[in-house]
Amino acid sequence: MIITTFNVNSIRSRTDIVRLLIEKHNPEIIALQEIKCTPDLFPELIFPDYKCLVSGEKSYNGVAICTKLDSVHFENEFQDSLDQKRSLFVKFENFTLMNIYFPHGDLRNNDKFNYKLTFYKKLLKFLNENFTPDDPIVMLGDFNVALTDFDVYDPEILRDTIGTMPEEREALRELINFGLVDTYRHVHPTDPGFTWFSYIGGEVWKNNGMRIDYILVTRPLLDKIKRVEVDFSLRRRRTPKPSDHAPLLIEIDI
Amino acid sequence: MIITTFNVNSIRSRTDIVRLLIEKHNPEIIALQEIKCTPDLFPELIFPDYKCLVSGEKSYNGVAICTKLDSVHFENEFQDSLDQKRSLFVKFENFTLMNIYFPHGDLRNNDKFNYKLTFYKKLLKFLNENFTPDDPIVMLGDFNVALTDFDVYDPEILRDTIGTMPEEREALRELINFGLVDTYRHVHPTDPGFTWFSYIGGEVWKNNGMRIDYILVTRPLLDKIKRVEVDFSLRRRRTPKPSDHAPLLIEIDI
DNA sequence: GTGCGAAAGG
DNA sequence: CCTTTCGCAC
Repeated sequence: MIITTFNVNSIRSRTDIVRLLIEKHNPEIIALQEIKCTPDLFPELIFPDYKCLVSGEKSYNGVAICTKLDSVHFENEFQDSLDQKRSLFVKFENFTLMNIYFPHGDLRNNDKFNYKLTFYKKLLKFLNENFTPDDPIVMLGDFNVALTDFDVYDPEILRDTIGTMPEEREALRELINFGLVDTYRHVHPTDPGFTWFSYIGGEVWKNNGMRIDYILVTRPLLDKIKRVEVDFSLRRRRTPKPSDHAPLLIEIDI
Repeated sequence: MIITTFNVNSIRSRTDIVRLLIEKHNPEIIALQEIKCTPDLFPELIFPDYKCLVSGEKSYNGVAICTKLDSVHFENEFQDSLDQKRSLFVKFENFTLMNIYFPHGDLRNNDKFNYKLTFYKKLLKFLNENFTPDDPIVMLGDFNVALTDFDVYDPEILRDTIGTMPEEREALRELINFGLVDTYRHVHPTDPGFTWFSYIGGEVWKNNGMRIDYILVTRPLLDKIKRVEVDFSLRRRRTPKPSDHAPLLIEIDI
């Protein structure tokens, strides 16, 4: 089974690149972030073979899970505690999928920065109260944090910028310490695996990026992983218009 | 020689349809209205074989003349009396070309309505003071008036709407009475020859339009006309994105 | 319906 | 740089 996570930066302006993603990888599950629309405006037409679960608001945020698998049902408790549409948890037969768009944050001494850290804490609390590390969980999405200096193209240039600050990294580290494995880094200890490149200045052509999108799994799922990869080809192009994020894929036999 | 007039509704968002116009008719002169940009943003690249004279402002209005003919020079006196970029007069060797984007107007008891009528009067005054009906003049553009009830698809539905009001028609009639001939109607007394179709409701597919673009000439040029036609094919399509106006063409041996 | 542009978010 | 929304114009 192939699962992909992709921050689309508006699903309505990214229909062509998503069609390409489907055509190329034919994933069983597509988890999208930043769809930037309400469910009624979600372009289901581009997912003819999928069932789409959409949690979106106007203009900002919004997540969706499009899947070929049947008999799914929602977990809404965590999302219900939020004032923004940022998460969608689905229980499949053999595992729970958590699709999350973590807050962007901004810099320190800013309400948005505190909101981001609080978000991480709230999610960890929810995990501790409702799951154990022995449960089969796939948590993926845009975490808006580069875990270590190796996960950014230039730690000096990016020191103390959004996604690299110690407080943010600590928040992500604590979440992982619940009992999750960073699958891309697990499989690729030496490939940077950047998933985001600023639109400004053609950074993608110089591979000047950050690894801020992740697929995390609990240990029971670890030995089922066949492949984890970033599809740079869907970022490194001019047409169809790319998102600023590249899709991250996992092949896993659950 | 082929001369065309075309309200492009933004030249920057209409590069493909203009390229098609050139490819299809290869006109010696292209007169554009509503280019909606300043000269520095005018896409000269799509006119490799033409010299472009551009009179434009930001966002609104703006006219241009692109021509393969040499040794032209401007007449700016009329335009200089305006607060909006709506006209471009060029003296060619054997005739004067006047490219005009007349005000849209809006309904009665509106400043814009009065501005439109005043514009017509001012232009007529300028003509009387600087030209005679014996001078070779080609006046073309978007006049924003349908001269008679025959020039609209349904006079009842459109009674007292913009472009059909008696005051507007009288203003255009008086301008014509300077000594100009409505070439399309002269050549096609029984074809409606609509040049504008609302984007709303797919009116173009029902031929529900108005004839508000004209090529007028003084009598000395009348017997040189070979052909006058509206190219509906550049309006009646989905790609490249059409303007709401269709180009109007004249073949004339000046 | 379609265009522009300004402002906010990323 | 790129997206969304909004107001305005036609």
